[in-house]
Amino acid sequence: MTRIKDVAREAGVSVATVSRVLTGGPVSTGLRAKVETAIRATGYRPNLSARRLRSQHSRTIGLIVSDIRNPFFTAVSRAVEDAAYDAGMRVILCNTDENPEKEALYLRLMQEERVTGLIFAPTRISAEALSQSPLDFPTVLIDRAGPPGLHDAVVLDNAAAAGTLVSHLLEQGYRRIGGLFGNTSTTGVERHAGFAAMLSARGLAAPAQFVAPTADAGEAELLRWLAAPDRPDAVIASNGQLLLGAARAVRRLGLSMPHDLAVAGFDNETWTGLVGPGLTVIEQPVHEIGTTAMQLLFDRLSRPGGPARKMVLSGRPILRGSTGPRLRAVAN
Amino acid sequence: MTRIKDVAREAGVSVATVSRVLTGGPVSTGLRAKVETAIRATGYRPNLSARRLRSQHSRTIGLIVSDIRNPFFTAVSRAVEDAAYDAGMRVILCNTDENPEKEALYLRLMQEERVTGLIFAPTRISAEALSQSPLDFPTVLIDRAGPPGLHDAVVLDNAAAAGTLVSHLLEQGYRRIGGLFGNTSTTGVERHAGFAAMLSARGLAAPAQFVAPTADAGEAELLRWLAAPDRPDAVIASNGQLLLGAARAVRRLGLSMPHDLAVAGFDNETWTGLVGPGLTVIEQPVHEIGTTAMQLLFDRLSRPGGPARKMVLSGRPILRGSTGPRLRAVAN
DNA sequence: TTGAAAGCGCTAACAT
DNA sequence: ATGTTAGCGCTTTCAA
Repeated sequence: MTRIKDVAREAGVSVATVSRVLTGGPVSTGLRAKVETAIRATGYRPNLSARRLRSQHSRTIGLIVSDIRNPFFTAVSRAVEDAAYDAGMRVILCNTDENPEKEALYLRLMQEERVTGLIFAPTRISAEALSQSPLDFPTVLIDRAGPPGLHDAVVLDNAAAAGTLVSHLLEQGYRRIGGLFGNTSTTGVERHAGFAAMLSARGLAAPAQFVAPTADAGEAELLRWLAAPDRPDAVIASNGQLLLGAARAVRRLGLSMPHDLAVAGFDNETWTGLVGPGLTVIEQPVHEIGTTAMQLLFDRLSRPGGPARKMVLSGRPILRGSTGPRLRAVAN
Repeated sequence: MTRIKDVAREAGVSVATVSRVLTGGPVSTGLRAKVETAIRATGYRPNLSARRLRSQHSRTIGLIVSDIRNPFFTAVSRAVEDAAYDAGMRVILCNTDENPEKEALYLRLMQEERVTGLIFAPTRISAEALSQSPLDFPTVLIDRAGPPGLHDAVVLDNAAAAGTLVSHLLEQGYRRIGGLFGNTSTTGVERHAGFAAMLSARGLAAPAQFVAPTADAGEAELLRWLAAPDRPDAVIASNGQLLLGAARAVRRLGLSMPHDLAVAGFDNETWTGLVGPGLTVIEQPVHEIGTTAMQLLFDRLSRPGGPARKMVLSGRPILRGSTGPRLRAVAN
């Protein structure tokens, strides 16, 4: 593999001059042309490890999420990567599967890579641990809240979004509204809070179940619930996976939405518009979440001392047939 | 940031001994314990850039796909990343958007990162270019074929899979079977070949459209086609995006599957089982594709000289209601 | 504007 | 088993 020294010899200049051409330093037009010719002739490619070691910055962003296969994180990570590559930075992506041990492992990896900054969706457990041992690099939390005031963050207005869904269901005539919430992240907690607040403000019960944020868990829980005496006539699923589970339960029981059960949830995944009469959802601004996180990171890098900033983005309700008006039972 | 030298001083040993502890070299139990204590005391984390530079291997795998938001690539990349981290390697992920310029850019990046190996889903254009200028590292092509015999590859038996869908539709009584194929990759070409072969073997026409592999393009094309005189009574979509477009067209026109139009396609995405009577699809072994690609890469690294290997995996047909038996029109 | 030379943090070759 | 030291490829003083 050809090194900078080879290019220098080929061009008849010093390695310093080649380096200056590479990094956009001051070089006379004549030498610059010579060097560029030599680079092309030799097919030279700078060694990024050497460059990072010497320059003491990695130009690398860490991105830690629970599972890239969750379409929310897929979309966010794509936005993050685009923004990073545009800024001449790379991204290291890690999947924790909501497993605190993996989180710790990857956090260590981030140190070893000397990342410039980190974008992180922590579990509830590690969000707490974050206040104990501070990290060596600027960190932006996404999707989930951390210890107040410690980190920049970009989150959804979860309580408001959940409240919107509840109030829509109330307007449509539903009164027995149940909620399915994820039990590993703070988003589940916040969405539950908005859900419970809106219902209790109307003097209604707010039956809620906290389960693992997977389609299987959501499906199983809803199947159980629909067979129980306190069966709800509408249900809210607090994320895309739980909503998928709910949709599967509905299909398995052969129920029709919204007549047998009204369904609403979070995350406007491709399929939500195609299933049954269409599923009412809160669409998260996934792209903005990614780009905003990168922006907060860059801001933090240029002004390290400033106060922590928390960007709260709003979800957009997309009303579809799954929450159509409740038909009153008619006595025959 | 603490360096290996600091740990050595703290432990009262040489840097070489610390390095040996780090890399699992021969160290007496007593010194090892001292060093480990010192590492914990100082919070030392090795600098991976320095390590890579000195050891001359990056322990990094490049992964170049068109778009991580395509669930096929999402799943494959997750499998690749898990396998890589298990082997102590990192992954650099790049999205080309089927854009040859981005491909060239990221291929250069791979050189600069001195990746140990590359897993690559090339467009048709760059697949050809691959035979012109060989890469500096072992490369495994996935999903799409490259120049024969040059690279290891793991692909689906596309022609057979497409043939299976066609023959299923024929058995169900459909005769005017149209095909929607992606125009940027070799998979579209191969799936079309299997589609056309099966139909012409029965003496039937094989009307096909090659379009951009996006839901919008698929939807638009199918809407056009269904309004045309040569309207098909069954349609095959050659990937998940085109299938999504087809499902949207069906929904928009208010058609019922399979009565108004039978639909089959590729990629068993979550929603395909939930929409209408369920969509018949070819499920790709996404996880195996990722792990097999990594395996081919590791094999290649240990035996650099061997012949190129092509792993051809089979798709699994999942038959659902969208290809139910054709009802003959009944004269009233 | 250019070149010479030091050194980023680490591993590996060599010496003991 | 342990220490000493050269040097991976590059950027960045420092001098000219």
